[in-house]
Amino acid sequence: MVRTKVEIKRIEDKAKRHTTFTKRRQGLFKKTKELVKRCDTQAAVITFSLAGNIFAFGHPSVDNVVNRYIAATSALEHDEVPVHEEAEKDAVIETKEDEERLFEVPLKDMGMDELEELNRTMEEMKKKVVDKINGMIWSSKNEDLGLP
Amino acid sequence: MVRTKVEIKRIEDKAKRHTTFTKRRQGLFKKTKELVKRCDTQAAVITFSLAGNIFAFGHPSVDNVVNRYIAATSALEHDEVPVHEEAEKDAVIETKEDEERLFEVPLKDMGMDELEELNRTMEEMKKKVVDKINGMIWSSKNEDLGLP
DNA sequence: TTAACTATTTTTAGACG
DNA sequence: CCGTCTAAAAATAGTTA
Repeated sequence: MVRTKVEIKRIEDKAKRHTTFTKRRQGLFKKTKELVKRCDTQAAVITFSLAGNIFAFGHPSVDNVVNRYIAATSALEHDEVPVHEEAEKDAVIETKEDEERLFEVPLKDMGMDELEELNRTMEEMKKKVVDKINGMIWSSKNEDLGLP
Repeated sequence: MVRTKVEIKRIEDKAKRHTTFTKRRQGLFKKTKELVKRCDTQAAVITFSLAGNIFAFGHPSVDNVVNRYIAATSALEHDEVPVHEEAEKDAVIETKEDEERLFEVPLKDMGMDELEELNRTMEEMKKKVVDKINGMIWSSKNEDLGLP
């Protein structure tokens, strides 16, 4: 039982940390589902276990939300980008309410199927490059890939 | 006060829905921060207001987590992809614990700077396509872009 | 609109099997 | 590694300012 208020800081014990990770991850997914249902919105949560494995939830899908995020942030680039920082230097990006977003790009005369094929092709290319870059970035951080 | 148990279903009243969205979004961000701190992990949450504005939080950053997600899921593609479905047909992707991930791709002889330039170029291309596709997908759902 | 307040529900740390 | 239990902490729906 939670007898005392728990301090929000790193849990040093690895087993306990993993247990808490599992419980809180489930809680986070549940909260996300509730947000989606009650507010009729889209949302995604992505996190990684200590071993580096992916846990992700999204509605309608993780990829859908991620793509929409990428599209929206890139669309904001040619205008001002309102970024509200929150405590702890972690990134909190918010666009102002009632602000118009602009989706003015070339490619206007392409059909949906053409666009999707082009997108698929570039996805493949891009993944390979991102893989490689991430491999480089993360290769120095894989001390605890081998769990007990 | 919460006098009765609330049903987790769509809130029909627009103002109430938005209020709940704001409150629950804050709660979700807080939970995510606690997960990050207590479990020493990385996580990101992305969601959208009714007006279509982005609210995202991530540690170390949203983009970092998103890129890692993209890299990991694409890396899994050439192997079996363990996808655990959860209730409600929404996507929950989990990699098995203690499973090795493979980052074997061509491009091996490219340097970091070459890769980054290539990535930048493709980012730009891809964004334009994703923009367009999303514009098409979401253009039919923008009834409530004009808020009071 | 946005911010307190607070009665209740919900989450969760730790224990146990 | 599950799941279950429980007391205390935390989140939150509805209200009021």
